[in-house]
Amino acid sequence: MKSEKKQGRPRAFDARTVIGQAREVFWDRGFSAASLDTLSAATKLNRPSLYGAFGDKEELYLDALEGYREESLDVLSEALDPALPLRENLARVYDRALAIYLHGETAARGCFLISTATAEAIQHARVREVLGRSLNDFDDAIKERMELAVKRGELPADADPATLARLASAVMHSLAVRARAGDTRETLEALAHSGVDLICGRK
Amino acid sequence: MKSEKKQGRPRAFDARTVIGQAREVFWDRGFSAASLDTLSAATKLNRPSLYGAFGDKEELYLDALEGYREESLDVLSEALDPALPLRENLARVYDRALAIYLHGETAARGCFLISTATAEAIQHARVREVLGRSLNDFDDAIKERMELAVKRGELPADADPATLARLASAVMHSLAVRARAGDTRETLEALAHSGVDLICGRK
DNA sequence: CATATTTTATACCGTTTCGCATAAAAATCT
DNA sequence: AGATTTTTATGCGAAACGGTATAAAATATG
Repeated sequence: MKSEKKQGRPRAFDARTVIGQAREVFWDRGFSAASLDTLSAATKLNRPSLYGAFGDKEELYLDALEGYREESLDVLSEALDPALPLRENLARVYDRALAIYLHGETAARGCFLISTATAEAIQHARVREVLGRSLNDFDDAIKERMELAVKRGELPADADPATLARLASAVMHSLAVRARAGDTRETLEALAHSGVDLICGRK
Repeated sequence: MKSEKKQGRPRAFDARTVIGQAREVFWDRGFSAASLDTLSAATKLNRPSLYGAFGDKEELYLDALEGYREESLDVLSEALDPALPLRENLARVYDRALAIYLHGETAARGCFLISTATAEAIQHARVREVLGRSLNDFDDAIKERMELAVKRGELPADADPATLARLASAVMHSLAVRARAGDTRETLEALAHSGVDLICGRK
């Protein structure tokens, strides 16, 4: 079924690639300020092609958000490899986050979700939904590792994994905001380091 | 000089009030999605009046950001009253923050700066500047109180006030983002509470 | 009261916006 | 090969956009 070739003229583009290119535009400008002209130029797709494949601008943006959420969860769970000590896990989480937040031609871009979806979250319920769900997913991924840490004795037996996870996420949220505001890598790394100390207990 | 009545037709509005009304619009929609029609309606000012008094849309937005920054600093330093114990100070900071973040007809509005200025920070350097400066000011205000706490013995002598202040701010940033994402007051209060515990030491 | 000055109101201008109609192009199916 | 189906390209169109020209209204000054 799925592998059968579709009738008609084949697409000259890969949908995931296009969503990724659109994401770059949204990341730099935000949803509202990103025009279809700019998106069309960045993806090298004419507007009718964009509409045919993804629907309107909001749906394309939602696709970009979903893609980011999924990729971020992958990065997160890779960083949380239970074979490593918890302290190292957290350090890796922040390290991977900073790699994303400080990447791009615009040195300081921050987190795609936090920097662009928050602005639209009031007016666009579906954006708010993705934002909320993503934050929860990140919390949950960290919580799982925290639960393991309690079982293993890496954390005190009375530590609450869910609470610690949300605090760990809080540091990540702050990294995201501060990166967008133009903080230097050194400053951000210092915050990350102190966050690890605070949550895992000072070494 | 200043109190001399200006020649010509007097203004029928108070500039600070108008900036406040404009802020409500920007807060809900973000900078880019806020149209001059909407701003004009919300302030009950015709467009030429807006332009005469504040310049273009970006300058009006910058005025709104500055006003928010100043008011927030006032709220912050009031919450950090050194007559109270540090733990109570921090709890008040988060309490006041949540009062702002959860206020408004749109239940979950978050922080004006973090929710709207981050989106524009890449394309508009002046917005990024205000955002960065505001975050620094908040950090500094908390740092001052932390320094006092170290002197007083509320915190260990080897605690670093600047670091602790930025971690305290991190929790606030997370509250801001999560409020905008639609988290309930209970959830946010729990995060605030655990943040106080973590930074001041569990009671 | 006449003049100067500033604010307000109406209306408009050129541009950009999003989205689509139309038709050509490129593939599969019969 | 011809019919069918889907994607691409060009270009349009109505609406909304930010911003301003113009003139009336309201005050201070002389």
